[in-house]
Formats: sequence, C-alpha cells, structure tokens
Amino acid sequence: MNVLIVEDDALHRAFLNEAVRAALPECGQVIEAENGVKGEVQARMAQVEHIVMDLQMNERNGIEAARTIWRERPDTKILFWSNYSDEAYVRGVSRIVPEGATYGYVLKSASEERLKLALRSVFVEAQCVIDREVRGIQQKSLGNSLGFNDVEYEILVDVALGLTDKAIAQRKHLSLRSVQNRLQQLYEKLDVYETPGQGREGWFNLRTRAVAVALSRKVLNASAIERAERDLRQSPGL
Amino acid sequence: MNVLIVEDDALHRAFLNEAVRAALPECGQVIEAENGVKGEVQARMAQVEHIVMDLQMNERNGIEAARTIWRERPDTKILFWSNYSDEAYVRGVSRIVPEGATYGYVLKSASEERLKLALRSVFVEAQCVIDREVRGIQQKSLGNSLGFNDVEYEILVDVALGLTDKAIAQRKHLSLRSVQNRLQQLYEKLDVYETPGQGREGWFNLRTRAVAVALSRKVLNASAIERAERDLRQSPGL
DNA sequence: GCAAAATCTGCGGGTTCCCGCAGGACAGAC
DNA sequence: GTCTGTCCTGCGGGAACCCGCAGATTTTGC
Repeated sequence: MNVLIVEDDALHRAFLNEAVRAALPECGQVIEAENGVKGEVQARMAQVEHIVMDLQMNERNGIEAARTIWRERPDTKILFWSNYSDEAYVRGVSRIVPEGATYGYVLKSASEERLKLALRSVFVEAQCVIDREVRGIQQKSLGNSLGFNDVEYEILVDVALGLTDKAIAQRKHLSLRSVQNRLQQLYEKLDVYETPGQGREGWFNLRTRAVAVALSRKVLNASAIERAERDLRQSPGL
Repeated sequence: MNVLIVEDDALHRAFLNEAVRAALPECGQVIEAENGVKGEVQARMAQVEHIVMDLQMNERNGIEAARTIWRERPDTKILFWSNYSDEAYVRGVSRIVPEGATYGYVLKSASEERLKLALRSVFVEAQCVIDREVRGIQQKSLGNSLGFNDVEYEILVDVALGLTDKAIAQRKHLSLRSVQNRLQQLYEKLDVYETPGQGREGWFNLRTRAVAVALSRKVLNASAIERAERDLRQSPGL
C-alpha cells in the first residue's frame, strides 16, 4: 500500500509523513507532493490509491486536484486534512466525491490520535470518517430553512462571480424574474436587510452585501469563487 | 529579552519556538499565544517588546492584534511570519505600522536561515526586514498606474462591504458623482470590462465583478473585509 | 505666477436591480 | 373534485447604478 501526501507546508508534510508511517506500519512507499498539480501527476504516475490531501494550496487547491484524481480512479481513498471547516470547503468536497467512494475529512486542529485513527479507518477499513465539527456544518447546510439548497447556492456563486441577473437566467435556463426571486430568498437567509444602528435605509447594495456576508460566514471563500471562475471560462453557459 | 510567539498552528508554534531559541541564545523567556486575542493579553501582561506574529488566525488576525499592541507600545518590534504575500495583507500591515517602528515580514516558505537572520536583524539590530517577494508587492501597489492609491483602495473596500454609492459618499465626504468616478477608475484598473469570449455585453455586474476580481488577484481577502466590517460597525460613518 | 493636469461636482440619460402584485402550472391532502 | 402550497413567469414602477459631458476647484510643474 503506497500513500501520497499532497500538502504545501513543509512542516505539515513532514509531520504527516511521520504520522502515516506510524499509523500504517504495513505501508510501502510514502510519496510527497507540494501542490495540487504535482499531486495529480504523482497520483497518475505512481498508481496511488491512498491520498492525504490538504485543501487550500497555491497551484491548485485540494478540491480540484481530488476531482481530477477521482475522475480517473473513482476508487481512490482520500483523506482531506484541512485547517478550516468553511461551509464552502465542506460543500465543495461533498460535491465532488463520487458514488460510493470512501473519504475522510479531519481538521488540522484535531489530535494526532484522531488523525492516525482516521488514516487507518479510511485507508484500511475503507470507512468514511468525517470530523464532528465538519459533520455539523454539513447538517446545517443540507438541513432546514437556514441552509441553502443547491439551486440557491449556485446562484449565490454566480452572483459572487459578478454575473448579471440576465446572464444567470440564461446560464440556469430560468426567467429573469425567477432568478430575482431566488435572490430575494438569498437576501433573507443571509440577513442582508439588517440596518446597522439607526434605521438607515438604502445603506447597502444588497447584491454586493450578500457576497460580503457570505464570505464572512464562510459560506463562500476565495477558492470556491476561483473554482467557479474556471468553470465559467470553460463553459460560458450558452 | 523576552519573546512572544503568536501563532495558531501548533506545529508552526513549536518550530518557531525552537528557531527563536537557536537564533537568539541570549533571550530569556519565550511565551506562546495561540490567537490574536491571547496575544494581546500576553503582550500586555508580560511587557514583551519582541513578537513573532502570524497573520491569518481565527480569533483575531495578526494585523488587528498588532495594531492594538502597537497602539499601546509603539516601540514593540514585530516580525510577521505569514503563509501568503497577498496584497491585502501587505497593505494591511504597512497601514498600521507606526512612525519609526521596526518590523519584519518573512514568508513561511522561506528557509530557516532566512527566518533566523530576520529574527536577529529585527530584534537585535532593530532593522526592518521585508521579504523580497513582499517588497515586490509593495512596489507594485504603491507604484504607478496599475496599483491603487489609498483613496481608491478604501472605496474598493467599502464596495466589497456592500455599501451603496450614496453611503460611501457620505462616509468619505464626497459627492455621489466623485465616488462613481473613483469606481470607474477601479473598474478600469481591475479589467472588469473584459468580456469572456464572444463579445458578450451586459454579462457582468461591474460592481460585484470588481469584488470578484479583486479577490482573485488577492488585492482583497476575507480578513481585510472582516476588518473593514468591524471598523464600519464602530463608526457608522456619520 | 501661470498653465497644465488632475479632481470634484451637477445634470441627464439609459440600464440594471429590487420587489410587490397577479396569473398560471403542478404537487399533494382531504 | 377542491383546496393549499410551492414554483415559475410577466408587468410595472421606484431606486440605484454606469457614464458622457461640461463647468468649477484644486494640485502640480516649471
């Protein structure tokens, strides 16, 4: 069993390497890659089936790398090891994990024990391990009234990209008015209508404000927007 | 000479601790704090004059912490040790460094030698040390036509916050039209007018698009927006 | 001190956005 | 069947936005 480590921080990479060897004494080679692009290449070259992957890297972030890797070998087992549990990341990951694939998501702040346990569970037992905190985010977003459903989320992303209502309507095959309806729902869910202090009105540009709030709530983050941007360039959407 | 380390990542913290002891054998205590808030408290309690500070932390980011610390003791020597050289960070730092204070900015990707050298230069020699790459960003942003001057930048931030033209005008004591002029300059500098592929027009909402581009170019980042948000809440600006 | 350049400002228009209202399509409940 | 709820859609109006034009003010260079 070979393991590939994709992580841009040298210290973390060394730590991971050690942790992997300790948790999986039976494993063979442990390969390292320092960004997503190299990770993809290594995965292809070395026929690796077990990957520990950081999200948030410079060249290509973990989600994009994982997506291409999974496209080539859907049975690859990937353990995501991330600093944050932004809803944007969580959603991004669940969006790309193929049917029946096994993966894990543990935070860097977790104890070494948890990490090693997750390594064994995912790689040996082929069991999904999702950090409690991450699980919480998933629930909240999938769940009920407060979270966003997929349609709303996609429209939010389009808005964050800077598209006009009309453009979004075309891309999503909806009428202008429908898009605007969705937007209104978004505005409500994001609490965009609150006025700071005295009853100031017309203080906020709702559209831009929504993006700001989504960013600060980590519903969106820079890497999610970049991913969407790339998608947009590839398929200008009609 | 006591040194305070403010860094949320445990591995990095340990590494820093070691590096500090190695580079400054004459130093006394080495204190650690795991986020900005605790960092501020420790700095106050222990009367520390030498700080190694991470940017990008959860509770309070390095820039805000540094600002309050410098407000209390402008002669504190701070070495910023960061993963990224986003223009938003660089600008944020130069914005808060007090007159004549000594500080440094080295990237985590730099070699251990560079880090130790910077530690000695800043703490012992009281000499500013700015990473070459960071210096480059500074030049570009301060420099000429392509960069943003302070007024433009502040307006960009206000837009990213989701404020209306009118609101910005009030905050900045300008007329509505002047704000819009500034916006037009921003739009040009950010290349917002480019149309993807075929001559699509009306494809982008310029205002929101500007924010997206600024984010992807790292002129803005989430923490800069959060800082601005806090400022806004404190002084609703008239 | 003066001319050139850059900024600030008001006006006016075309466009986009925000949103209330109302009608139509389709689902499930009784 | 009817009733209720949800979603899509068009219409219309008020507000905000983008921007060209032109005059006033300030800054800059020499």
